[in-house]
Amino acid sequence: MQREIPKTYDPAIVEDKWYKYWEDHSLFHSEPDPLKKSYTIVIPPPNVTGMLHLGHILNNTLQDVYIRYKRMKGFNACWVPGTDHASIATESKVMALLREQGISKYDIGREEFLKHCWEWTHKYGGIIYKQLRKLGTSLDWDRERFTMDEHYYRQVIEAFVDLYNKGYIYRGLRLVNWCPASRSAISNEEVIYRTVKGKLWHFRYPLSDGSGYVVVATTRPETMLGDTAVAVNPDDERYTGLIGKSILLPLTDREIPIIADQYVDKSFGTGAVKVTPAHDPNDYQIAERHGLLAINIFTDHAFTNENVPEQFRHLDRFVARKKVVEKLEELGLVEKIEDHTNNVGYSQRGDVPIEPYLSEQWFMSMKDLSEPALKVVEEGQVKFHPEHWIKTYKHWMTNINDWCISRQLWWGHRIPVWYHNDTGEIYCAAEPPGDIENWHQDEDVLDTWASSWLWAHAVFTNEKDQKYYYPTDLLVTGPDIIFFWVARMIIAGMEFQEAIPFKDVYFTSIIRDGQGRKMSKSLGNSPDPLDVIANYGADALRFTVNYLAPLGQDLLFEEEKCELGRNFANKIWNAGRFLLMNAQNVRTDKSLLDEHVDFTDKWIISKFNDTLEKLDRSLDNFDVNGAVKLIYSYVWNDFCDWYVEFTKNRIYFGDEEIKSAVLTRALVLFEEMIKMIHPFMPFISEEIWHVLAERKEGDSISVQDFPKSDAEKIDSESEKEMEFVQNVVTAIRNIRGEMNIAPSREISVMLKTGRITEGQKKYISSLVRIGQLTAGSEIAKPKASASSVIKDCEIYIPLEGIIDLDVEKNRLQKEIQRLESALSGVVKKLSNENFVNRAPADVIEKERIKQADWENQIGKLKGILDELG
RNA sequence: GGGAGUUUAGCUCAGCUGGUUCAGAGCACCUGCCUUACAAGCAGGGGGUCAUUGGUUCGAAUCCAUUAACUCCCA
Repeated sequence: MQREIPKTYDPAIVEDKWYKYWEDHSLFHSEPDPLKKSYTIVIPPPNVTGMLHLGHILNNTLQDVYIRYKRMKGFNACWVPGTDHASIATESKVMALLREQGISKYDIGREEFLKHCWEWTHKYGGIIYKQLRKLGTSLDWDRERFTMDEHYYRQVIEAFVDLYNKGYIYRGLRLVNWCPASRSAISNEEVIYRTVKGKLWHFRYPLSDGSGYVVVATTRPETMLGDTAVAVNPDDERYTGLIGKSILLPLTDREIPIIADQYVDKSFGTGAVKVTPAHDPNDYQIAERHGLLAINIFTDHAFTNENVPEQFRHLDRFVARKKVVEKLEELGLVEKIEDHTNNVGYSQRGDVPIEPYLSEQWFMSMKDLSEPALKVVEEGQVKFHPEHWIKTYKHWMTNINDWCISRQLWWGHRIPVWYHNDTGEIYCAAEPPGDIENWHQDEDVLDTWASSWLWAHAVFTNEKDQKYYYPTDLLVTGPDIIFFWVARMIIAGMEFQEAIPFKDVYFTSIIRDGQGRKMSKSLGNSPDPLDVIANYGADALRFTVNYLAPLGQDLLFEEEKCELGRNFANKIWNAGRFLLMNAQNVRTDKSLLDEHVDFTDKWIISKFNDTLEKLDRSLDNFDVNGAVKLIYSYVWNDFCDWYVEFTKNRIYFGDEEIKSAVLTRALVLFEEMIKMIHPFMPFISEEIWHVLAERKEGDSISVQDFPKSDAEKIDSESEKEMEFVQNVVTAIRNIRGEMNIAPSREISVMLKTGRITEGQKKYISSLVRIGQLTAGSEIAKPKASASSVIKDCEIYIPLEGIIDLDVEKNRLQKEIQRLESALSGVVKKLSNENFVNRAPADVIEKERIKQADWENQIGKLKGILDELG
């Protein structure tokens, strides 16, 4: 306690030290313990080679708040870290790296390529874990998991085999969403729609019989090379005569029929549409109904293939488009070109327009699998916060489509299916067939989500752990992956564990920049969290993000906003600094805790217990934002602004005995407060906790008991006493401010009241620099004085010589006006017969009291004003 | 086209099941202060028809409906 305490808090010298200490002492490691209740969270696994961004900050801070809070509440808290292999993202990065060396993955083959993937993973794999440590996350590092770990891999494969055997997984030739950039199929959920300004081309398709032509409109001219029909609506009179006739498809030598199908929208374009079954999902369905051919005109990276006429071959689809239009223009077959806006599906990963593409893929039939998962959410076994996400979940689950789970990639869980070289027979098992030489394995890997959907249980690698920790308690994630991950994890939990994977799901805010724009690399509006931590400290960042994040709404973040958290940390620091500096050479013994207690002590204890009670409730309701605001307001407004100020009187002017008692109590209250803060600001609270007293090696605030709210300590009597003091002090300060009385100038104050105690007088005097304070019910107002009237008390400040009468009159008039407008509302209410007859008695009583109080105050103020002339 | 969300002070947002001096907080702004914890601070102050219109009610920022604007998701 002898050491110098710096004037400002410097997180940089504190944070790394304590993180190392926590790790060195394994403070966050959890083992099953039948005597304790578990509280478990599994981290949403970030991309193994990814970097921490602000979304992670919010997400992981929230998880850490809960895990630390529950740990201090006596739970066996277990937070499992891990990463996923991010099949497409990783593979495309490795491919890009190899491309720089002039190598393609097809040159070196699967095994060699996977070596590069592992190398990449090992090289960049640990980064995000280091970053999470910077944030102060209390993860159980002994439980690090990776979706490509041997144990995990095995579980993914076994899940596939199991579902295959149950008939949920099947293979088929389907039109799928194809990403030409990664040359792989992707699922519906990985397609994002963008509004794109394009063109609508109107082409003339000549009739075979030479009797004229039909005009079709299209947004994708190049696909005409794969047209196998022209379709019109059967009810469209313009075309009734043409149905059954045929078209000579321009640029090709093919003749295609004109068919009628209800799907065709009469009002779109000309009402006649070209049908390209192999490259449009709707056309594919038309083709199925009419038995049309599907001609695939593209390669797997969306270049035209052998199925188009020679002159159009081997062209990128957009080059082909240009050329097709040119040729048709030459032939005079372009009727017109209009501007047109439509929604184009893009590949989320590849960031190129997806190509509907006919190919052989593996699918998971979802209808039956999803039913139990829907039920547990509807019944509230799994709760969503905010609740309204249930609707979105329900909507998706009831309209669920089969899931395309195969990817034409190498980095991932290879599909455990072998085909017989001769017979083509399919063999699906976790282990390859015995006579492996006669078989070849499916080339594809599984969608990454088809591995991470097992996350909630597969991270527990033995039965004992799984039994103890599963179902987990809380999942914290962004609403953007509600379908990708949350829904599927519930499905997997119900299917493989016959139990829900987690009890509560907290959907976080989405972080945007100050102008509400999405964070993106290209805009450069996404600050690096590590820079923010370096500038403001992890605690400040954590606190700020929680302070700014309203549940269920976007969070508008700017780095400078972290000043809020930094200033708050500094405030805490200095409150501690004040107490410790004054406690030097003072006996602070816990036995003094209940000595010399006055109403200010009772008041702060009351406030603290009230805050704790509300805090528990907020956290139980997943209102972290509310919890943070409670803490802020208690620490700053109650503890620092009032309580610490009150202690000064007794510290500076009290005898040794009083001083000891006051500081002992203040320090204990401060320590309890620090514990309350700890889940939100782990570093500074740990640092202060160690400054407060000599601790045993290995001991930590993170494993202390969280302060418990005691309803008996909530004391309305002392709160009332306090309210009076605060009102008087504020009124006097107001006069000082408005009358421009220098703070250094001592003033006399007279309080006309019958209810003041000596204690209250003492504190009022010391808080507003009063030379002489007189109080009593018989006080008479001195002539030249500034005045204020509050409930039960008139305040006079004699200001002979310096009072500016106009300023004073103005002040009083303003106050009268304010009260009168408030009063008129009450009067109106009370003079309404319906109100008096129908409103509950206690409400009426309250209004009557208000009326009396205000009338009283107004009367007094008016009297004072009159006297001033 | 279907669904969800939002609209309260200059900005970002609280305001739970209608009635507590209900119209609030932080930031920004204005005024005065380097008062022996903190200028990353202290004290005081100005500023809002609670998006629109209508309804329910003794009473509406709060409940219902309507209109408008913005955001997101799904097809």
